[in-house]
Amino acid sequence: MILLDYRDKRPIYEQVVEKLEKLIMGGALETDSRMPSVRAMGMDLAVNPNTIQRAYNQLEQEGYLYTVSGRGSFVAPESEWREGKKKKMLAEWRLVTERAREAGLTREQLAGQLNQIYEEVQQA
Amino acid sequence: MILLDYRDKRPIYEQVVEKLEKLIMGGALETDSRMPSVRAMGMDLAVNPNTIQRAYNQLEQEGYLYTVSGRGSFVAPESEWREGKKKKMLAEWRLVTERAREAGLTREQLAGQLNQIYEEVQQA
DNA sequence: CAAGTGTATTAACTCTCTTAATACACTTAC
DNA sequence: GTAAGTGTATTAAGAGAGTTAATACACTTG
Repeated sequence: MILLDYRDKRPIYEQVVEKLEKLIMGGALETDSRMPSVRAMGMDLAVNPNTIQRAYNQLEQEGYLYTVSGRGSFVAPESEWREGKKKKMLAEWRLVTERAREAGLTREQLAGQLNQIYEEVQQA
Repeated sequence: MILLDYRDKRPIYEQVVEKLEKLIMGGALETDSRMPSVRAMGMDLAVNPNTIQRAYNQLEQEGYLYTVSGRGSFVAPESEWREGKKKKMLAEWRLVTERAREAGLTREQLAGQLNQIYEEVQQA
């Protein structure tokens, strides 16, 4: 299902999380379909099942998966993570923006940047 | 000149940096006045001079101090760090804003938050 | 040249994080 | 009900990055 990059210095569980996030966000995994068991994927990647569990736990916290003990982990519907992601992102954005204000950046400066960042996309 | 908090779990050099930043930003240290030598402050805080040097180096990178080898470290004028701080902050803000856009937050949403954050200050 | 200053290099230490080993608990199929 | 599958919890080992200290070097000034 996924492939590890051994040149990548990040921890294994983090790579697993990232790759599965992308698969789920890209719609490659059907909602409510069962994920490989922690043991199966552990075997597949030659890694301890706990490492996979850690990845699954994080994905569950972020709303990408849901788990039923004894049965398995399943792909959550998009509604579960889309909003959570926005909310988390907005909170972070607010903190940085407050710090930007404290550093002396004006509302006009930031508003200008904001327009610029969103216009770049429309052009592309 | 400063006092360490042993309950603070952060590294010593980071505490020193933070406290000196506040002193300089608050105008408590006169521009171009000499800072205590790394040895003197090391003695004062019962810490290795290298630890103080590390703090001074970071403060120098941020523009709060300037150093003359063999003579000492001195308080930099406000013009040295004020702009650098803004520039750094703006770069960080742009990154977070781009990620916010990717997460699905609209320009209108962020613009609204922006106004809110800046209005809170005017009221106070 | 002596006593002060910052600087560079190296090593020890600590501490957090990651991963694995292992045992436990639940669900399902037969 | 038992076996084979599933996730879960606990503990420990291992690795690695980061912090601090020891020490020697280089520059400035009187």
